[in-house]
Amino acid sequence: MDVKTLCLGVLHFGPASGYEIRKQFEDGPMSHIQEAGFGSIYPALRKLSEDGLVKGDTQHQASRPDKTVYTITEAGQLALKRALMTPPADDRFRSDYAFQLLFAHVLPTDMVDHLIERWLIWHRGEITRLETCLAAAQDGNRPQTAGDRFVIGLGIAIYQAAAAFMETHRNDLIAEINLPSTAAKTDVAKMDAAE
Amino acid sequence: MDVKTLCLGVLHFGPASGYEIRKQFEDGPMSHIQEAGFGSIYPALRKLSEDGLVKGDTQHQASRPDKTVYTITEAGQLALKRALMTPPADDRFRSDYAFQLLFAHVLPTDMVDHLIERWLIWHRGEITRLETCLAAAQDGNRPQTAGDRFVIGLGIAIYQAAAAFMETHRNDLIAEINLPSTAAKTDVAKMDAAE
DNA sequence: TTAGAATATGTCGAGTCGATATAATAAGTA
DNA sequence: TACTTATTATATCGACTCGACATATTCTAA
Repeated sequence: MDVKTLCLGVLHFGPASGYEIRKQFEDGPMSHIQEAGFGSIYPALRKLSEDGLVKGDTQHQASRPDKTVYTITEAGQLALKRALMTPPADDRFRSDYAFQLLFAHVLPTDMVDHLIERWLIWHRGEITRLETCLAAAQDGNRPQTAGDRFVIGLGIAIYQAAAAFMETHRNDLIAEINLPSTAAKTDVAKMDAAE
Repeated sequence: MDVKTLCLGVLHFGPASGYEIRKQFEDGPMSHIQEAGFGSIYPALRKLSEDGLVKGDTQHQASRPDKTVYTITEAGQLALKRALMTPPADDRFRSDYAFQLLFAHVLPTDMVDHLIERWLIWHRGEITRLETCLAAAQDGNRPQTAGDRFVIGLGIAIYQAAAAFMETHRNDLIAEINLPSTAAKTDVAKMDAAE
């Protein structure tokens, strides 16, 4: 799913400027499943405009910078629908927290504990953010759809499961890296032998 | 977390060729949290080699293409540790399935149902894959660490929660998009639709 | 009043992804 | 046996994406 399609998706619900589209990806109901920055959005809008899938209208505002409000065209709606019909790519999850924890046996114990703590805090923040989003029933000019409720609900369920796992297993991990048993013993023995 | 650091992370557990590193990201215990393709790995290894963080050794094999096996150096271990100490970026989740479902009210009902079905199948596949990974206790030359168990267990918990949510809410979504009038989620509308 | 957040658009380099090329052999199938 | 696909192995290339920075104005709060 490229940024052009994502922009069409946002514009499906109503006209918006590049800046407003960006905000949608930061705060809106799709913020936890897709992302795009300015560096992708503005070129995408230019290309969409060239292809006649959106129509830009520059508005001069008093006491605000000029803004170009984009509206999706008939051809754009068709292109969006075509994109929505194609089989989606597999989900992709990227976590630097998880990557760092793979090396918990190498890191200081208090750093591992602190890492999990911050990860938990981030998860709790996301949960409250999504709960607010779900309770809003309306986001700006965009009314909440059945899909919104499903996807936001799914996000909350996932984050809650992740937080629950961390809360119940963080002490197990800390204990494991502190008591060098079975698997860890061999590594220690090798290091001792090397000395 | 750039690909150079990810490669150092793989090589921390033992020497490997670019091809073998790629396989780690496809099948190994970090496949569900980080990814990298050939187009990123080979340039990364070249740069790491130039910087003295890894050492490449070209091996001529009978009845197989030559391969260059990379080994992490002392400087590389230090660079990895430094990267593991820096505060991690926030998790990033990308789902085209979820994006498409945001537009469930626009798509044919059977397509939405089919979409959720395929998404569920993918989740169940990931769960069995991770469970196999967890039961393996050893992946090639790499012994399973406490961090591995934590991260794989977390992945399983997340996928199970996602699958459970879909199973219990898929019919709600289908029912909601079949109700024709947007504002009428009342009992009257339900009775009218049933008749 | 002075700093900073918000509104608004854009550029640029570094990095990443996916497809493709090449090339040998092993394994499975008609 | 002949054909096809998969596996091992490395590499390039264009298109795309990301994050940081540049620019400028106004509203808000310490």
